[in-house]
Amino acid sequence: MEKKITQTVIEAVKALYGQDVEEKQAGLQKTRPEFEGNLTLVVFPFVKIARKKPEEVAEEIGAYLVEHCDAVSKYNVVKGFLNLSINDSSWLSTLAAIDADEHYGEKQATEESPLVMIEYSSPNTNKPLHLGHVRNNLLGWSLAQIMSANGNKVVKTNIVNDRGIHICKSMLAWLKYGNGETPETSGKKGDHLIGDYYVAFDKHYKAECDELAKQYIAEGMTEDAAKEKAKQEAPLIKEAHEMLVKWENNDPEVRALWSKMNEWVYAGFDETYKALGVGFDKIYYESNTYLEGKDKVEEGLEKGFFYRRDDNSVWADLTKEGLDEKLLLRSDGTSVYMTQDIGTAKLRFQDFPIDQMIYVVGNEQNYHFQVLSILLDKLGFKWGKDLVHFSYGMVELPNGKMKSREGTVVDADDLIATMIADARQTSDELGKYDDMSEEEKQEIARIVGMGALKYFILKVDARKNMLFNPAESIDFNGNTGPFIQYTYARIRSILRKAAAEGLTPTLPSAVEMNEKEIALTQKISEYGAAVAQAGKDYSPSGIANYCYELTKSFNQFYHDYSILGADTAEQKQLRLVLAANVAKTIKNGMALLGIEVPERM
RNA sequence: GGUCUUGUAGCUCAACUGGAUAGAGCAACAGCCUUCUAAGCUGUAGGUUCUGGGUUCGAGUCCCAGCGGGAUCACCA
Repeated sequence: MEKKITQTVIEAVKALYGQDVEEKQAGLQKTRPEFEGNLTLVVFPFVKIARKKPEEVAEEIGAYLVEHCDAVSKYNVVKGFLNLSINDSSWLSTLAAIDADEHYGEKQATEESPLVMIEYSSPNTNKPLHLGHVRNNLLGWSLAQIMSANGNKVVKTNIVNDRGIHICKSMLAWLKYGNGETPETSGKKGDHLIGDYYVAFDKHYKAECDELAKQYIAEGMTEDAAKEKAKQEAPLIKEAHEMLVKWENNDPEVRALWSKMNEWVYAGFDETYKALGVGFDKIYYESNTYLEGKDKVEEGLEKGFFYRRDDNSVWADLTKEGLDEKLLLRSDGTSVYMTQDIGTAKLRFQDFPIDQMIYVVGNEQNYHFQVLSILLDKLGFKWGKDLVHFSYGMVELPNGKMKSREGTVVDADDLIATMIADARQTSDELGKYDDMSEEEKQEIARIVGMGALKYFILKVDARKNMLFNPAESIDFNGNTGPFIQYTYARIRSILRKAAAEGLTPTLPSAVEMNEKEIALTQKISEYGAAVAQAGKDYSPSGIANYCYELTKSFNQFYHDYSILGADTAEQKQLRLVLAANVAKTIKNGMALLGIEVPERM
């Protein structure tokens, strides 16, 4: 409908002033509630063409639209704003179109659709997931749903950082202080168990450093130099490095231990992923990929993109692009982070015909991805130039950043458990579902608790740092996930009652609509635009805000008008259809955020 | 210091990409459960959108300068 009006506007300008205008300039926006009308055209872009006052232009276009466009019943002009009123039958057919489509406003992928790969999560295997990872995982999953709803084929991927010095630290500590403890014998989740040994390593290592530093100072070194040397010379860190060398040389014992401990961690991660409701189509492990990429670098070297220094290290000179020089291979020939990312890119492209690549990685790596994009482009990856670094801000605590060393991390599993327990407590206090079984109650608490957590994180613009206050925790009132879920549950309840009366929501062929009914129809119809915009901006927060607005509109409607107690049968049917489609849209929108909705709560 | 990013109510966040009088939720105060679920609804109060210029019919949004947060500039990942 909106498109048709826009077309007619373009026609009108052509007919009245003899000029072609672009669709963008003839775009409509929603009329502000304080003015009469549903859609508004801003006519300022046309006044130059018309050589007339804005009011006159608006009048002329308005008159043209009423005459040539069935949907427009009347208009009014305020300064340069042309407010259009849409007639009931057009709204009714809009609603009919929405009602007919289970996934109104979303696009299905076809054979020809571009393939988008989204990398997210990418954990290290030496410690459990924390709140920062939660933000990453929720954003990544939601982004995948949004890209998919915009008609893309989506492959969700995860690159697990399963090798390196940090793993060796945990392994070493486990050997030294562990007494053969396993997840089974300790009752700990595997990732937490390994994380504890990582912390244990750090504790002992620090103690060694302090002792050594004292010794060096006694021998006459300055404090800074002593500390620096102690860090290098501590027996524990040396042992860890030896272990890493053994790992790289495929030492069977080290490899066996490594596999065993990683398995524990993966089992732990899987639980957390499951609780978060996220998953992957393809998981890559750095232990398999970290040697890849070297030949790509060699290839670039041959083609003259890169150069070799006297010490045998390989570099890319990006000063022409306004960046620095970047190391790609160390002088001993081993690869660095950048080389590995080139390698994974190569493997991924072998596995999938990628058209677009999205990396969900924190904003501290902005520079890295700027460089990666240029390098991949030079090396001939067609999607390299336009790769998207979906960069998100840090989660901060009231007294600063999360620091694992200072013990100020918010653990993901703890947080999830707390949210669910809080949801449970709230609903027990409200006493709404005393008739339910324990399992049902717990399931609702899970949906609501997770909904609160997810919405809280996803409603914020991803680029921005966000604040999380553990003491105040997460609200269940106001602009929250539970508020939206609650509205959904109430609508479902109404629809159940209607069904019990033998009513199936069916749209009447003609009915008079009041202002609020029109507003609600309009709000629902905006879902498609919200999805499209979110796809363009890579913006889960856009969907979250839309869901909130829709919910708020419905709640006001719910408060002002009775649905089951409507005056006429037609009106009742209209409102039931409206309610059903609000519920549907909430459900679909929340699904794009990875948030479930309960039938009751 | 260079580059990137951010600055909106006491607090946490919006504002459909340049449109009309900048909106919500917390917190505060005043109301609404005999009526489809009160995790709700209504009202009051709260703003020089960091500062100063510029671009134009119009700027929280774009450009320039400054000030304040954050990130990054490793033969770490």
